[in-house]
Amino acid sequence: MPNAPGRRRKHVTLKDVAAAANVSKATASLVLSNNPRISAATRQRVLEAVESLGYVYNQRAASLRTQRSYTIGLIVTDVLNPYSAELTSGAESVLADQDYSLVLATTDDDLEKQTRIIRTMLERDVDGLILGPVAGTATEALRNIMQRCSLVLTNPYFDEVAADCVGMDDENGTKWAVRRLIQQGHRRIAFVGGYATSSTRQRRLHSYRRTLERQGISFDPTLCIDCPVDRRGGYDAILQLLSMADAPTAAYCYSDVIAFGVMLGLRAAGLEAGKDFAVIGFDDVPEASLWHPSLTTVSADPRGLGEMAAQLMLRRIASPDAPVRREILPSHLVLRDSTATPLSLLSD
Amino acid sequence: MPNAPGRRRKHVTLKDVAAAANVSKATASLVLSNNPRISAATRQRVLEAVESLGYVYNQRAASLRTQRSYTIGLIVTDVLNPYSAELTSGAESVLADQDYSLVLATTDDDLEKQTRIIRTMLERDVDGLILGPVAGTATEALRNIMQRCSLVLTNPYFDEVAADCVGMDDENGTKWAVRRLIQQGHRRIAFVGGYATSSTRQRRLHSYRRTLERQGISFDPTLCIDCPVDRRGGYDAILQLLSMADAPTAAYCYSDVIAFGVMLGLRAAGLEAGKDFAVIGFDDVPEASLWHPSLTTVSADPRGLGEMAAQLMLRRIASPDAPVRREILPSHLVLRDSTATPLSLLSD
DNA sequence: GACGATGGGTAGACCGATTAACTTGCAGCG
DNA sequence: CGCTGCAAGTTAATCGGTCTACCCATCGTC
Repeated sequence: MPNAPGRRRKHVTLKDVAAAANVSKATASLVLSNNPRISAATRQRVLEAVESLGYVYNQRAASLRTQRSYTIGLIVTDVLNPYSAELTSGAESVLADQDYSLVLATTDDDLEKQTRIIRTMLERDVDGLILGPVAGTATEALRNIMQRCSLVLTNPYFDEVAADCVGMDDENGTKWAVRRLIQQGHRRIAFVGGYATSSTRQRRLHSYRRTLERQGISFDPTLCIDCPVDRRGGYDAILQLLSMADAPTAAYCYSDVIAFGVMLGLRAAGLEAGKDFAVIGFDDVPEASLWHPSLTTVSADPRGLGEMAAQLMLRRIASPDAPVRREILPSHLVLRDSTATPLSLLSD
Repeated sequence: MPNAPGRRRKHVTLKDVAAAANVSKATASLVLSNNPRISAATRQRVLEAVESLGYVYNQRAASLRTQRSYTIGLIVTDVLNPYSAELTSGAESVLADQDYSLVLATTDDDLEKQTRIIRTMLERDVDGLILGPVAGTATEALRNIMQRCSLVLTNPYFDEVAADCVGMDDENGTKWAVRRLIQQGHRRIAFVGGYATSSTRQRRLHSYRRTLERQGISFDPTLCIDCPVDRRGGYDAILQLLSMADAPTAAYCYSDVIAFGVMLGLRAAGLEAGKDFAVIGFDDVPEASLWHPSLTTVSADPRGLGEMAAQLMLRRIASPDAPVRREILPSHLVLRDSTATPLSLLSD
């Protein structure tokens, strides 16, 4: 059986290469790291040996010695969520450019699972961890990570921990969105979606509440629905809201995905977003502008956030003692058709 | 500076633990692997030392000896594509359950990038690689991978390579979709989307052509548009098609994402899918049923495909000499509203 | 009392690289 | 000539685990 499917062949190692090229292991190593101490002739011989033996560098073995694995862990809630997907994509592209590998894991917003994953990542000896901690994460756990590798949070609200972080401007984004709805005459404004435990959700919810109250509108908890961050979640939530005696006329959604679900639910209920009901999302994912009606949303560039997180990570690894950076990416409201019609013009 | 952000502390190693517990390194190692040779009393002492020193197991060091990294590489085209995202999610959940880590990388359908990534993965010494090879991938490259780790293809059409693989039933799925459109009276049926180089696209295109020709409809290459696999791609493509002198009345799309773009484009052109134009997608991603109108599509469960790929991988690793498996996941046509109206009833 | 078996533990080679420190040969130079 | 300096390599320790082979004490048994 010359080429059995999963057979793990004995590796060609640097020692083999060295032997074939008639040099020491050290010399072979120096050639591979482009060390100028080795003469062109020798270098040539070694490279030929590498080629003819089909040698593959073993980064894992090297990392044992160098204490650098060129591997970054990325922990997100759920890859299927476009926000996470965009973030992942951004981080991956920046890291891949610098020859770092990305180890991906998902928490499903579950603290216990997050704990397990962090442990695994540390055992895998990643150089750094990019993490959007689930609510309830102990600062102690984060400190513990920082003792072993670099840490970047994609959630800039763990003040007690001196870690780099990037985040959206949830407060202002929310404020502008809710204000807009109020200006259009809405008074019953729902807050839809997000996992109840999510700290990001809590922050937006808080800003939503404050904005309402500052405008003299009292906060009504029955208008705030938490749900999984997918279309189905938004769909179910809006149907529930519409069945209320005193149903809302507008919804500020935790994310665009939720908003899409809400708009689908509206349609199923015979309503149309932007005409009979106002909807605002958060994230400004690419389909927000393509959807029909196009979605008014808080633009927040999750891909840029992933890129920024990766860049902070690379910087941190390069200079471990640099001062902590907390980046809040600016957000702004993008007005589109899902809030086209002010309340005063809505058919009732 | 007691706790500087990126400081890489000296590790607590097994040797330290052993010293603290007054046993040898070997004994400590045996305790951690739950070897019954060690007495309860000693085990206890070691575990206490682990706890009190905050020891973290170093999988990387261990793997050097054991030749097992408990790491699987996953190479997809693009995480943002729901198909890839679903596949990734499925694979991740199965692998995480078995304490394998997932190293993720994207090719953007670029052969040269794929080559680089494969190299990096092999250097990282993954136990296995799950790969949907881009078109033009040399079988030699795949064989080379198989000499170093287990390989599972998410694209079952490399017959010359004896690798495990999973795939959708592109042929039959396409056949049913196209037949359906023909039955409804359509004669000008477009084939929309996918990267021109994609082998999956080529396969579907081929089946599309055969199905047409078997029904006596001649193949028209001007109706076949390739484009990036995102909504924008489908959007632009349909607008181009609609501007033709002899425009199509139906579109069979490379994927649901493309189909969504097509439907958005139709709407922008004042048409509605399922009423003025028939649209069929491929994948049956969750939002296909939520979209308005809901999308007729070839159901293909990309998440299940990811799970299956991971399972094949685990099996291969467990028994390297097991016979090769090629799984074709059945696909079937899910009829929904985007093809509700037969051509005979379409307004013209 | 000799022998084997067995339970509990240890020494040290090993995995595949990196790298500090050392060697050797040769050129330059006052 | 003797010394320095440099170029080109080599030796061997090291990273943090695993694992084979071995040791030693104790106990049962004929």
